[in-house]
Formats: sequence, C-alpha cells, structure tokens
Amino acid sequence: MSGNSRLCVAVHVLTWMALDQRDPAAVATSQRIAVSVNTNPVVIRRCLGQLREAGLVQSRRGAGAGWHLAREPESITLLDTYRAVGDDEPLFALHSSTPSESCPIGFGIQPALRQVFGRLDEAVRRELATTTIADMLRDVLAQQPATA
Amino acid sequence: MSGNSRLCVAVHVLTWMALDQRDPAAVATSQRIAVSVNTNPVVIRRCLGQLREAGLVQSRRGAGAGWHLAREPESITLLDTYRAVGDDEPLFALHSSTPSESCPIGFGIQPALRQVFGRLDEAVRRELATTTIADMLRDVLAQQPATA
DNA sequence: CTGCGATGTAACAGTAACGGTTACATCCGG
DNA sequence: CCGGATGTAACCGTTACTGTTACATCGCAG
Repeated sequence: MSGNSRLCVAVHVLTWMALDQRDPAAVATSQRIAVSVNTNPVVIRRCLGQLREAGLVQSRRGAGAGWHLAREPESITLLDTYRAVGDDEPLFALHSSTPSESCPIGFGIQPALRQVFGRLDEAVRRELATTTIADMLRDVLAQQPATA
Repeated sequence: MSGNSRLCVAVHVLTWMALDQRDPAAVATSQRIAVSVNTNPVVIRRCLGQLREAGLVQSRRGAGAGWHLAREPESITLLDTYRAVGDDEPLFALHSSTPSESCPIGFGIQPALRQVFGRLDEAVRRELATTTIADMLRDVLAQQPATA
C-alpha cells in the first residue's frame, strides 16, 4: 500500500453509496460514482470488484444493473475497507536486496524490523477499526459550505 | 513513504554504526556499510546525508574520513529516523485527481480523510517513538545463530 | 428473442518513483 | 600533493499506479 490512492477511492465509493442509497429509487452505477470521484468508470469497477470480494458490496447485471452496499454503513469499518483493497503488501517495505548474512547486523536486522513493522501495522489497523462508513458520511456532510 | 525501503536501510545503517563504534579504532565508511546492507555505497551515502541533515550522524572528510553517530544509540528513536528519511509524504495518499466539488461527497471527502489519515500518522509515530537504535541493536544481536 | 445498458476484464500507454550505477568534483590528513 | 573518502549530479532499468480503449458477458424491457 501507498503510495497509491486505493484506500482513498474505496472510502469515497462506499461513502458515496451510503448517501446514494438513502433514495430507494437511486441506482448506483460505476458511471455515476466515477463522476464524483472524477476518474474513469473502469477504475471504479476495479475498486468495486475488490470490495465485492470482501463482501462489502454486491453487483447486479443485466438491465437496471448497478451496485449496492452488502451491509449497513454502521457496520463497515475503514479496517474492512483497508483489508479489501490492501494488496497484503506491508505498510513498510523490507530491504529490496537481502542484507549480508555474514554480518551480525545484516543477519538479524530483518527479523528485528519485522517485529517493529508488525507493531506499526497493528497500530494502524487498530486506528482504522475505530471509524465506520457511517462516521465518514456524517463527517463528510458536516464539511458542506453554508447554502445561504 | 513506502513502498520504499528507506526507513529500513536507515535503521540498518544506524544499528550497524552503533555496533561498529564499540571498537574505538573502527572507522565507518559508506563502503563498509554498503557491504552489510548489500547495496551500492552511493545509496548509503544518500541515506547518511539525510541522517546528517537530521543531526543523527556526522561525517568527516579528507584522509581517514568516515561517519559516526552524533548521539548515543539510546537517544535515537525510530521516530527520529523516520522523520530523517521520510520525504514528508503522507503515509496514505489522497486522490490523484481532485474529486468533483459539485458532489457533496466529492466536496467533503478529502477534509474528512485528512482527519483520519492524520490519526493514522499519529498512531504510527507514537509507536515508532517507543523503540531506540539501542533497542534495535540488542534485538538484532539476539537473533544470532548459536555459534556452537 | 432481440436490443440495450450495465458489469467484468484484459491489454496497453504514460507517468512517476525507487534502487542501482557511473562519473566526477571536493576535501584534507599524511 | 597524493590517496581515499565524501558529496552530488546524471542516467538507466524496473516496477507500480492511474487512466484509457476495447470487447465479451449478462439479463431485464419491450
């Protein structure tokens, strides 16, 4: 993960859907979402595909096709979202070329770093779990300009 | 930050120096460090340059030149190291193309995400601050294979 | 049962960043 | 003033991400 904007886009998509589905007649399509995110519908479909694999959204094909949330916004955390789009790459990368094993530091540094990075990952996940899509929607709507 | 291995290399370098300087006669050169990290000396010098800007190491030029820690290993935290090599890029990236401001979600999503990402950054920094280079050195040496 | 509008996915292009490398100027103790 | 190291610019190959085109697939409406 990162530097990519997948988590960002995924949260945007889910929050958008949470707002959109307040109107029971509305149909969420990748086209409509793409306008809000200001990108290509294929990018949105790629993202929605990952969210579907994680069981967060569902898709319907054929005529009148589209997407809807598979769970209540209150029950979807940013950790769920992170897991859905995180390519299981760690947050911090280890050496690109394996250190020298004949040096004491080179030999032991990677296991030691793995422990540290594991704790960092834990901290991030703990924090992500505290916010839901419903929270995001509330915060996003609170940002609106005064409509005079 | 990340996916790069700069933090990883920087911690490796500092931990190596902490061990090396136990021998008062030893001189830490980018060449020697590069062997342990298994990379090019220029990569090490680039890293050391950032660590020097942050006041963590010092360099000496001319004959018998080399590097040494500017502080005790016990007083250098991984947060110091992170700050030294982190290009002030945030841990998680915002949208690459600005969302539509005419959509309520597109308008408010970035400020809302900034708050969340700020909390994540805080959590990571808090965790990084709990470990020092001295801790790393101890943990690294504890990984050594039994020397029969 | 055919058309249409959407999903689903492969393929490709452009950009950017990273790690690695070469080259070379600079410094300064011996 | 020589030698060995720092300091730094420039460049290359690789990789990843975003955006885009293209096209097969699905399934209700009419």
